[in-house]
Amino acid sequence: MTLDFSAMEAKWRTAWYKARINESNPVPGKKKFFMIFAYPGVTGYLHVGHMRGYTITDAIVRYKMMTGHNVLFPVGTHSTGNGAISFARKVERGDPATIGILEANGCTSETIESLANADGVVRFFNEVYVNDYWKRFGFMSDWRRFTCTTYPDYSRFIEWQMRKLKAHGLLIQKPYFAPACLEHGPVAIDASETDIQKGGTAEVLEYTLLKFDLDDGRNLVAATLRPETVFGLTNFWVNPDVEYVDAEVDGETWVVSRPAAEKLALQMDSVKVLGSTDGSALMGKRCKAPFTGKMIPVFPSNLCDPNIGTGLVMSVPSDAPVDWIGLVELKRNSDMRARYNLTDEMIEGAKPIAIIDTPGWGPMPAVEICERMGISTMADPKLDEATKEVYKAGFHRGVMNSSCGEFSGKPVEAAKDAIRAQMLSGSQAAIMRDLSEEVICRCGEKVLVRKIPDQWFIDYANPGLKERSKEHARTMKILPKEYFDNIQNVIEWYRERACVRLGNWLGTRFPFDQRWIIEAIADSTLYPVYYVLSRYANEGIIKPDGMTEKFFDYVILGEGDVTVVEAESGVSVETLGMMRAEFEYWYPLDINLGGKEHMTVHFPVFLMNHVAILRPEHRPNGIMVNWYITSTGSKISKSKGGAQPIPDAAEKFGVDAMRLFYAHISSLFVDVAWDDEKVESYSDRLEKTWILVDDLLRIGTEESTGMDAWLLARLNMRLAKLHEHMADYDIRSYSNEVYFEISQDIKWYLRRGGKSRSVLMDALRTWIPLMAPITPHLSEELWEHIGQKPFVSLHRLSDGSRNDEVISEEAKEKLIQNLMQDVSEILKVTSMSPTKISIMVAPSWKIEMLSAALGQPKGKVDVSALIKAAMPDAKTPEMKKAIPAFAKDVAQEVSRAAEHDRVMLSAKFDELEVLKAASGFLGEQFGCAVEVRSVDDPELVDPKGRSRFAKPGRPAVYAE
RNA sequence: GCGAGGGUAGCCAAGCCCGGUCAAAGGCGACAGACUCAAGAUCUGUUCUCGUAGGGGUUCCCCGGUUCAAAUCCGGGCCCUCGCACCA
Repeated sequence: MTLDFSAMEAKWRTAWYKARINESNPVPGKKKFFMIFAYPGVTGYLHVGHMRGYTITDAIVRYKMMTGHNVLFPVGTHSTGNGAISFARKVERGDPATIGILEANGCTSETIESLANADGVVRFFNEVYVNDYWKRFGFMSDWRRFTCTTYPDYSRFIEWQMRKLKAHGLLIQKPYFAPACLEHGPVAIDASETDIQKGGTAEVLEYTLLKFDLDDGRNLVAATLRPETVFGLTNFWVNPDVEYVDAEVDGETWVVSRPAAEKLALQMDSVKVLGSTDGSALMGKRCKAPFTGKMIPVFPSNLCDPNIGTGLVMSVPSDAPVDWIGLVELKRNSDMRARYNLTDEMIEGAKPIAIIDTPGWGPMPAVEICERMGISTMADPKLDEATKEVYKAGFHRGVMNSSCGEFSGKPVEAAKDAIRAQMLSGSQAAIMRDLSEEVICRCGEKVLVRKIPDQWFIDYANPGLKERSKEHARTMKILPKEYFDNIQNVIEWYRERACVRLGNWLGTRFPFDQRWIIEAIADSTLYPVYYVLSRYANEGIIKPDGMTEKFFDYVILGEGDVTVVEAESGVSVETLGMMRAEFEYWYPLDINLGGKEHMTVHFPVFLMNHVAILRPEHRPNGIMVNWYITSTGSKISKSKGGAQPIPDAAEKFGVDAMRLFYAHISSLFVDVAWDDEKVESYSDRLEKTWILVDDLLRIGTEESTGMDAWLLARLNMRLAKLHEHMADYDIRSYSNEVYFEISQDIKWYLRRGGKSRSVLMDALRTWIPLMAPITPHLSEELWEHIGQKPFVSLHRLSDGSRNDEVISEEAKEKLIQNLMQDVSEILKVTSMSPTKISIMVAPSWKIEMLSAALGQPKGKVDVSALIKAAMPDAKTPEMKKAIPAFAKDVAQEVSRAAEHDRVMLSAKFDELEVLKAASGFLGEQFGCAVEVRSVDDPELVDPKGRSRFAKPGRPAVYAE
């Protein structure tokens, strides 16, 4: 039989939403549970990997719903930034990859046309996410509350948030250096290259500019990342073929390349180009080094790139392979020397000077590595590698040597900062920021680092805010626990964060300066609050215009005069009171679940914004992080459009199979590869489950057996365990019990001869609802199939227990299972086909001794007391010998036993009776006669003396 | 570089926080058997290694340490992921 999962899913999701069991309204006095997943950015189709976190959220929410909670699980999307804009642009210019993805997802040409503008993209994908993904997966989400960060009402909320941050003194302004396109303002540089055409791996480097005095009053300005090597200077490099400019900077005249002057103009207040200087005209001149005052000559080098740094370079041949080889080449090149009147003496004077002691290296690492790698020309491609190696070793492990004055003996890393600071304060140096590689904006213009003098920041460096946030984090349920620990550090390291930007972005205008748009993190961290209110805006009960500062103050903070708010907002006092009560009812948020990429940005800011703005009792209760579903090692990339469209996967595998895959494939806290076969096997598992349930409906009779109590006890135990797992939101262990362990229990029950219809029905009524959090559609279908009324989703799960009776029932079957294992082992090893198996239950004195040992204090078993107690009953010399040996044995076993073992060992039941009752079953299993007797039984036949092995819980066996 | 996480049997993956229930859950795969005309599905068993009696040996990346006892704790090493802030 093949189940039509697709039809089953459609049937139930339609029924749920029609009955509106997904909608959440406050029920005063009823426990609430409020959970969200971090909403996705609207940047295109999502892929099957994204559904992992969403599904886990739904499973937890459904579980909570079935354990007596009123749940709130709202969803939304994040459209701020330029994801939608760049998507629209790609559509507009007919980018084949983008169009291909859209077509593969079944878009018509009209639809594609509508995606050529950002609003269309947002509208379209909002529909896709809600309908094709979340509803398709049967989420118990209250769709009335859907919101999107570019909705006008949402914007009002964000404006309010910024006002509150300002009121708390957490908005500050200071200069900022951002990569920017001259045309489009600041751009994001990241590997996915959403803002840019080229250069996604570029970094902003901070060069130190060192000023070298020429005798005519001008400064040659070299850019370096290693200012501490100033002690090893031997000469200066200038490209003789480049035209440099004289630029006026703060009353000084700097010689730099033309591109450098342009860059500086973006970063410093007054940079004016006065004239130009030919590189060749500088050859052979001498200049005075900063800090050391040493006079050094200018030599020619074609390696000075006018586009890197200032286009001028200081030469430290001891530690820079390029500088060393430059000198070597210059020495060889007599033409060049003649052209610029450079004497041999001058070149000789530029001998490398040792300045850094690096373990494992000689005094001149640059010279050393060039020899070792056989580098002798500038054209050698190995030069790059040599530079990296020397720099890495010198910078991280080196120590400034005795020729470095007051810095002698300092580690290079520390010396660098100290020297730089001194030179900056003595205005012998300046700072210039530049990108490590060329970055080109989407528009084709070059991206440069630009000073923004009045950038707004949220002051996450604020010590009080940090302290309160860290303190609160310690009280939260944060999973995995590694992150619970680490979030402390993340908050500690947090600096101020730029919160608005200029340029063409989607987002909310900054209320204090309309030129700015609030950036994408700042508007997506306090938003769980807004889900409480979004419904009122969506239903038109309040208009965006009515959502004033006072409105939010009243509803969220409980501040202000409600009649004033009524007048401002156009909402009646009564409705305002409802909103306020609703906020108080749902808040705080119980769990925010998001992918691991949020650990260093979203979650800490989410927490800090709550702490900064809301009252202490409304701070969030929990954070959960999920790792990724990957595709054969690499992330299933969103930008590649997803390996397979989610609706296609849902059709192919079934939603429930996918849900079970996400839940069971591994811990939430590791990456897992998407694997079609695995998903299919979960689909098989669901079919098997269906078949088993269906069979159970047929096979029951009125007859009850000794197994009935066992199955019910077992289920009770499982229930108790399941709830324990869910206390830690351990969905994986939960699904393992439900889909694998419980079905094993039921099969064992049947195998052992259990057949009671009423017990089986009881079992099904317990089991099927347990599936509802993970595979809700199948669960509903089965529930209906066994004749129950919908919805199982609203059924209350029972609690389960592990009382003595449960334990003793479990122990009885464990005895039989262990015995079967022993017998199998014996038969396997001896490869015999027995005609009869004798089971010999431990003699009563052993049983008494065990219970005496268990009665003694834990970890302190008194062996001699055990022996003394047993000796009076010893009738034979064999027994006299056996008593001390067994006593030692028991003492050891009992004192080593973990809690679980002790409980099982202590279980009270009559082994002989249990085994006698099972002898028929055992005989069937092994295909021979099975005789069960106590060792105490005078009629016991024991030709090989096996009975001495009998222990409580482990009878002796003799096969013949 | 800074920070975080990880390396477990053929594969995936639990266990590690809180040492003894661990030759190590569960799944997948493989093998054998049952059912069946047969295949598939299903069920049962086996799946480090040796063993004609329920036992022994060697394992949880490597080296060392703590302990009566280590996959689990501590130190060192090798290798792999991931995050690093205006992409959310």
